[in-house]
Amino acid sequence: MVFLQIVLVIVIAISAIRETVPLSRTKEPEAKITIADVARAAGVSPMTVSRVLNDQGGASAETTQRILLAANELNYRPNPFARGLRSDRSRTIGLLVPDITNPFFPEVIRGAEDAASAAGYNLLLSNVVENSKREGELIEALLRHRVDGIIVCSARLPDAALHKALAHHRAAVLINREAPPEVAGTIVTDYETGASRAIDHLVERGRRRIAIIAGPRSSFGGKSRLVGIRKTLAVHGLKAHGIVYCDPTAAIGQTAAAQLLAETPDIDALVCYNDLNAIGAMKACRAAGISIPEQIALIGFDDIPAAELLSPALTTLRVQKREMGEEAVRLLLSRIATKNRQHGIVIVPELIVRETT
Amino acid sequence: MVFLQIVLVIVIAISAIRETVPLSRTKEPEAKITIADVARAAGVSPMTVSRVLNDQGGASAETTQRILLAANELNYRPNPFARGLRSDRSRTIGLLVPDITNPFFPEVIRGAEDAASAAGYNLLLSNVVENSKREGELIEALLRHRVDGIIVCSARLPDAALHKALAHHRAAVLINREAPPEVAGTIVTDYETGASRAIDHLVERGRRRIAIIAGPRSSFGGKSRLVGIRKTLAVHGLKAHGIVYCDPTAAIGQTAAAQLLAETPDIDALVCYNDLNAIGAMKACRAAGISIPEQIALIGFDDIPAAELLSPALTTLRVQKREMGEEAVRLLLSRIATKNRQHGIVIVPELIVRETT
DNA sequence: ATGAAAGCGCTAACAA
DNA sequence: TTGTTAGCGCTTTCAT
Repeated sequence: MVFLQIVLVIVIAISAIRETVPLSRTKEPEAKITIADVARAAGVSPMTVSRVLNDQGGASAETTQRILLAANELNYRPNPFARGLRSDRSRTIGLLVPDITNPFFPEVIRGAEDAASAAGYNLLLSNVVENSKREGELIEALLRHRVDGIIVCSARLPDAALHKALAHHRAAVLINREAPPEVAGTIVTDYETGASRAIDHLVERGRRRIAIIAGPRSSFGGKSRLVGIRKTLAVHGLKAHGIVYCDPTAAIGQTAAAQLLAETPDIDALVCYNDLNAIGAMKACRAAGISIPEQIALIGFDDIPAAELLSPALTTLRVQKREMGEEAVRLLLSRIATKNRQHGIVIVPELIVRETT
Repeated sequence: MVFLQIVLVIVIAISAIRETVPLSRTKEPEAKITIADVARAAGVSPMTVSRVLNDQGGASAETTQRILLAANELNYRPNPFARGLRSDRSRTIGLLVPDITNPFFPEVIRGAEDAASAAGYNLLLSNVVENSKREGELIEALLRHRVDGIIVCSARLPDAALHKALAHHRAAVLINREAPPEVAGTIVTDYETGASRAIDHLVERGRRRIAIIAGPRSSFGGKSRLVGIRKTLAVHGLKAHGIVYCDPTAAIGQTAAAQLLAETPDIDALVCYNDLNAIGAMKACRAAGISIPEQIALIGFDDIPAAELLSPALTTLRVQKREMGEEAVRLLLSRIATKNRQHGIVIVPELIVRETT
């Protein structure tokens, strides 16, 4: 705020007009149309209106028409509070992401939003800010809001705590985290296979001294990547040439890469937890006068939009972010409806070879 | 979906366990604690509990303690539907952004989220996808959800339509768009001054043949930038050396820049509507073998995180995105409460000189 | 400082 | 196919 005051010119116009009128509106039109008004206008009972508007059938084509017309004419908007109070359903889905500022998640959100609105649901977004304690609180907060179900991206909470937090919810889906079917449906990326492909690719390109920026220790996906990396390295008779854990941001990635470069200066390739880390690593290399890909090859995960805009453009393992969001919502809705107990969808990332390898 | 089926391995495990149990839970604990339960436990009437929980005063310190304790013990969660139904307030704010995929907006959202949750409000996010018709629909949709107020980022709707759509809402705040005080509070960036600074900077650097990627025609901010650009160009005895309108994305920016480069190959500077456009322009220049900043200087707007990660790092006009979100929420809440009729906050962007100029 | 009664707008359950 | 009755859980209003 201090900063604000320095940088900004703040113009505040306070007009004391109509000070006494609370919650005044420019116009206060269609006062409050209730289902009773519609019923009256259509000459039926409120119940019939309710049935028609929720298309539960059981109304003649003619009355249906009359009701729809009346509702439209009166510009009727069903009151979600009344509906929720009675039916105990909010038609709202909670979506938890670790950091909306990470370009990975807006894509997931977009997908989720599309699928949700197509099904007549709303999305209540919550941003964890990479803090596993807050994660639990936010899952709890969504409960207070009576969401019908919850989707959690990249949960960082330990299993026990996570399962307990989810247990109170009507339905849950986890993105990039495993869980037993009773606890949650899952949409997971097969990072192990992805990481394996990354290593194969690097070895194919002649790299042998491969170091790893491994992301957050608590990341489920980070662990899978490591498993894949180590296995595949072993297949080629190699070992990791250095490893460092860090937050999944560009700034922290830069620090991590600098550290790695200092500790093991002879590395010829760097596998990064995500593209953001890779971008940071790129900066660190540039700062150290190391050329990419000549001296060090670089590979990321996610394929965020920035990846192909960089120069050199970043080789990475693409994850279908939008589709993950869509599928998560579909899976959740199906779990809410208990139509079936679908459990999991596994997505294998695709290697996108660009200029950093 | 076809793509999904090709690229992904989809494993769906359907377990038919407990098929008959609808909406089953792992555990179904604290059934449904209502205010009456708390009242009973504390030995008071529901009304007193309500008053204490909404800290409306009028309860002895002792009873207050007893009630708070009981509520906590029982893990009481007020039912927002009942509350909303009675009070006609949702404690929810609608936030409309044109494109969550544009890195500008996640920052605004973060700010808004922080301010909202600090005030005990929730954010209902809606993504317009750069489509002014949908904008109107979404403003209407938020009305259905009984949000207490609405914040609209970069509205693209014409004045009349926008004002009409907002009129039904209890309170509204516009980000980067002007409106009369009765219609909405405003948080606007002074793009005119910002653009002026951009031109001064370029001229100072010896550039004379300046072209413009002007963003969407319907953008309010785009128009202000143009005013500032033209005025300042005139001050220096110059004129725009080419101009093209386009969507505010990197991909479209690239096309636009390519077009500009073809039409007026002798330009020595390019002012872009936003950083995304500038990133696209950078790609176009690279593709055309034009070096930045030697042959063409490049300047953007926003200072999205990617700007400084590019190489060359992008010179740009920084906007305080986070603060905009925070201030928007504060302004909105104050308008909801009718505490005062604050109107507008103007933010002047700051020139960040990096390597593209 | 506290409580009783009423009702917000809708839909579940039961008639007809 | 349609209607009646009741009540979801809270807060507003009015009383004490």
